[in-house]
Amino acid sequence: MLDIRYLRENPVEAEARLKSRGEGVDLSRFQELDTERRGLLQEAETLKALRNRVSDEISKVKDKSQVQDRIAEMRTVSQKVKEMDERLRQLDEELQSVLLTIPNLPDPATPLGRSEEENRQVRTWGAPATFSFQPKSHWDLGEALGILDFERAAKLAGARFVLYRGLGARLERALINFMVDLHTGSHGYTEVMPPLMVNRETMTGTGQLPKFEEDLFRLVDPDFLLIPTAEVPVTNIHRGEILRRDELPLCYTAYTPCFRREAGSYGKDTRGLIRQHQFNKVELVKFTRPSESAAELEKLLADAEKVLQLLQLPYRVMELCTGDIGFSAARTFDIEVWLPAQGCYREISSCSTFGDFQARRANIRYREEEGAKPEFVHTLNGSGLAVGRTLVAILENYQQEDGTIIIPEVLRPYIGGLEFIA
RNA sequence: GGAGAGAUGGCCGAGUAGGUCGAAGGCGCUCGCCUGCUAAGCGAGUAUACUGGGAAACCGGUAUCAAGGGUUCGAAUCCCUUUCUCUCCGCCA
Repeated sequence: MLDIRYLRENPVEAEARLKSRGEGVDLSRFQELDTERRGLLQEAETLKALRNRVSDEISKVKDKSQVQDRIAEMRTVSQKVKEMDERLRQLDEELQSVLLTIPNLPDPATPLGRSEEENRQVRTWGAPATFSFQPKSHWDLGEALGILDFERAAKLAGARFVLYRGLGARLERALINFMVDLHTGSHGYTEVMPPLMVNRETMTGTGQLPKFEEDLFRLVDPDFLLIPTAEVPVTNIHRGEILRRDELPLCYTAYTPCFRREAGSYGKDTRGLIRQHQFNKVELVKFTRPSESAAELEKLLADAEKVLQLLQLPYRVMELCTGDIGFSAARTFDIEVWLPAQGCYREISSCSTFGDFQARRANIRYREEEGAKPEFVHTLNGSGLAVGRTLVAILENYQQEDGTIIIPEVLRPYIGGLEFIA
């Protein structure tokens, strides 16, 4: 959510900055509602002040028969106040729903651009390996090795699900443990295991609701929503809290399954593990002081990159342009891993700063100094990494001509010392 | 799922025959005083949001005692609903 005062005072600038995202945002509705609300609010509050004053006077009179006319008068005032409050409630609600659907302002550092074509390559790491044979896709490799079973998963649930089996399941689990251990052991994050289903307030706090409900899985009876990423429950850990300055930055890592409807991506990535309704991810989340968030984003990105470096998987880092960053994000770096069978880089992590956008929605604050006014923190998060896609990268990059897979060295302690999957 | 108890400021904790309660008291914290260090002591201050005025310092108004609604001139206090917490019983990985 954007600062209502900023929108009120700088509507032209705000519209221009939002326009750089590609979708035009019309603030005229906001301005109408805001003006009406403030006018009515003043009227209502004046009446309330009168009522409070007169009620006070009434309380001081012992013989109430002397103030019957005043009581009657206040009865009318109260009735009027009630009507105004009802209208105010409506206005507030509408204003909120307008505000909640306005995306974040792109950070000034975010490059201008219309679509992903104009994303900026920041760096590459490692070189795509050359194969003396035609590299196979991970789904062919996985099925041949008996470690990925898409057909039976479809029987159990439907399309876009997978059944990991044997060393496939073991490898997935090894990757999860490797990543979480790295981030807690070497990068200073605190591990958390949050609920996988959450309520609507939580989904609103990080920006999934009200705009993107069609992307989410929902439970019918208690109205729970399945998390599309651990960002949601972990960022909401401190919703409504005032944090102490000396505990910032707060850094959390969480392994969770993620659930996504993937509505609107019907033709895309229909084969293999790339786009699933349920997938595993290790997430990194930070709460920082505003002045430190830019530096913390760099560190978070480096922490995610470290996973690929240790696994010796070639990748590149892309900075998303204004037309490609997500609804809540102000600035985003994607890490894309090299997939030889597809002959391209594919996203495996997305690291963003949200500025105070989520903090304002979720009301997460801190005090810069003892006794100072609370300010909003900045929130950041990134995948560290998407586990299924990491497994894809390992299968495809570490494959050998006979279809067996070499296990990256750093992973071997997590998989009983095994050197390859055959 | 059944029976009962509860939810007050950063924390603890008063306050239920409705008005003098944004809310006693304590702790914590901030500033000052005092004591040749430390501890103790003394004094003052210490919620948030919205909103009006002001360049600002600041001044005014409204709201907030889990959330929402009701009764009333007036609600932390009375009534209803919801959520959450705790205790006991049942069920259960």
